[in-house]
Amino acid sequence: MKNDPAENQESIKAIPEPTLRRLPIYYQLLKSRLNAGSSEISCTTIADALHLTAIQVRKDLEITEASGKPKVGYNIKELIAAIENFLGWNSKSEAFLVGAGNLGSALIGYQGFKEYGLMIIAAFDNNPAKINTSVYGKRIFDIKKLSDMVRRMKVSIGILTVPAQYAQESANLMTEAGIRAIWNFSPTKIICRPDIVVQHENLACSLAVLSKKISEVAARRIS
Amino acid sequence: MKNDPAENQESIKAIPEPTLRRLPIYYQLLKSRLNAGSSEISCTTIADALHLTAIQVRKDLEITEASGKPKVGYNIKELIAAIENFLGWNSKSEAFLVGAGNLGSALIGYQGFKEYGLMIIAAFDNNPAKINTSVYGKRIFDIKKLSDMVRRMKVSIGILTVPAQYAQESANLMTEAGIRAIWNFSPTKIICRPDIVVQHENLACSLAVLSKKISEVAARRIS
DNA sequence: CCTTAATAGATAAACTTATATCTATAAAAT
DNA sequence: ATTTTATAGATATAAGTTTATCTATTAAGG
Ligand SMILES: NC(=O)c1ccc[n+]([C@@H]2O[C@H](COP(=O)([O-])OP(=O)(O)OC[C@H]3O[C@@H](n4cnc5c(N)ncnc54)[C@H](O)[C@@H]3O)[C@@H](O)[C@H]2O)c1
Ligand SMILES: NC(=O)c1ccc[n+]([C@@H]2O[C@H](COP(=O)([O-])OP(=O)(O)OC[C@H]3O[C@@H](n4cnc5c(N)ncnc54)[C@H](O)[C@@H]3O)[C@@H](O)[C@H]2O)c1
Repeated sequence: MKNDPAENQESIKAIPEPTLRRLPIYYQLLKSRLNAGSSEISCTTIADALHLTAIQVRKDLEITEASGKPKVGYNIKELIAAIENFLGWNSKSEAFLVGAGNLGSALIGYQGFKEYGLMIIAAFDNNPAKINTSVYGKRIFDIKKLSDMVRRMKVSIGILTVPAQYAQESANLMTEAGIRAIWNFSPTKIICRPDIVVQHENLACSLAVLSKKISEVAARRIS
Repeated sequence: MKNDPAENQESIKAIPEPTLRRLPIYYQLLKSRLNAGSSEISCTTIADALHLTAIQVRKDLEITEASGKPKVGYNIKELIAAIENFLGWNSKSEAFLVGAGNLGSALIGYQGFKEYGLMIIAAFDNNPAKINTSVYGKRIFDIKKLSDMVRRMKVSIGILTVPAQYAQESANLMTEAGIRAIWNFSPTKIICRPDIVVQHENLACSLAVLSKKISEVAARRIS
């Protein structure tokens, strides 16, 4: 029911999310190897460097439709291009940020997103003290202007960095304005229409994993 | 081989990571419902609020050994306590942060980690301009002092926010100093000894998922 | 040129996680 | 008191993901 075969006429085989999450890790390694002067790399080499299995690396790369040669491996440049193409990182996408606070400012100033084609072009806030100021050369606008500007500039990605209690209302505002994808950094789950893409970046979730691993390791050390 | 039954004598049934990652989401909801005056909550209610299935919620909560009553559900306070206890969030843990830059400063200033028992007590950097200054009341020390201070203060958690190319060497420094768990925010995978807990917080991985979802939705809209 | 070895690609099995079904229980309604 | 109903808890099934095995290919070595 979830993956209705009728829905995907042209063999859009559902992409495993774990695979998707590993692609940027390969991507980063490939770029650093390319900088180091290599031109080819095998699954075995990638797997060894990242402490994964060669089989998994091969299966992951398969979905990008990159193709390698036996005894040699993949051409690094080609593989980088294949990943970029697969993830849509070879085309620029513009984003608005809502909540120009502590974390929001760090994200605005971060140059690393460019590498993945993501450009934060402006920020919005409801704090009069912040409105019409700039952070790292990016203007902070009144949140009331969001709707107009989304429509006018056709921005489809929103980065949400407001306090948890305002996250849902801000998300609603964004989607009503025409934002189609939200990257949410607040520690609360936001619920949006099914046609809206929502990616939750909840640090508390990671911390839970970290905390539990720590207590497990501690328990193992005692026994 | 991975889950050797001989290793876990006392029925340490491996905890699914997806479950672990959902617990903080329940936790946040429970706290907000408690503040709103509720005292009991059922799986069905939780599931509806978070767009999950009641079965999944019930299975997740099961591992915290919380127990509910038919027709009523769980006592919210008890459930919160059960989650805190399960994740070890009821005891304080101290952390050092390495790389007091843009993102590092945001994390240092973030008050939200307290709720999960995590306290960033000091930061370290190798930039002379930053050493011996303070950020949000937290002192930034010379990275050379890390080893000494880890030993002296018995800090076991390290938060890593240096640029990618220095991530591995910083991680090595941290583990050699005695740090036992690393929360890595750089977009590169770090490899540590097996007894070191490493949690990767790679935004590029999330962005990959977001990017792909966007292109999928776009494709669906056309067809 | 032939053999060897490393590797990509394809297929199959094992494992993990999510979903569905069934049963027992306790609160509320009759 | 009895019936109904919503729910927790237990068990079973299905789906998704990882790991293993097999086959084909191609570069390198003899
Ligand atoms: N700072 C961190 O390191 C960190 C870490 C993890 C999670 N987070 C989460 O990220 C979010 C932001 O954290 P922060 O530390 O930057 O907080 P912050 O208070 O520094 O920033 C929040 C900003 O949002 C603005 N804001 C509030 N309500 C708004 C609204 N309705 N519309 C528009 N703007 C609004 C505020 O004016 C402020 O500038 C929070 O949800 C927090 O839990 C932050
Ligand atoms: N800023 C963001 O929003 C953001 C987003 C995603 C990922 N990241 C990642 O987080 C990391 C930090 O990003 P940032 O924007 O804060 O960068 P930054 O340059 O502002 O901060 C890095 C800090 O690390 C210090 N440093 C460098 N090498 C060091 C070493 N060997 N030992 C100790 N300190 C050292 C620098 O002096 C600097 O203060 C990077 O890996 C970046 O890719 C940042």
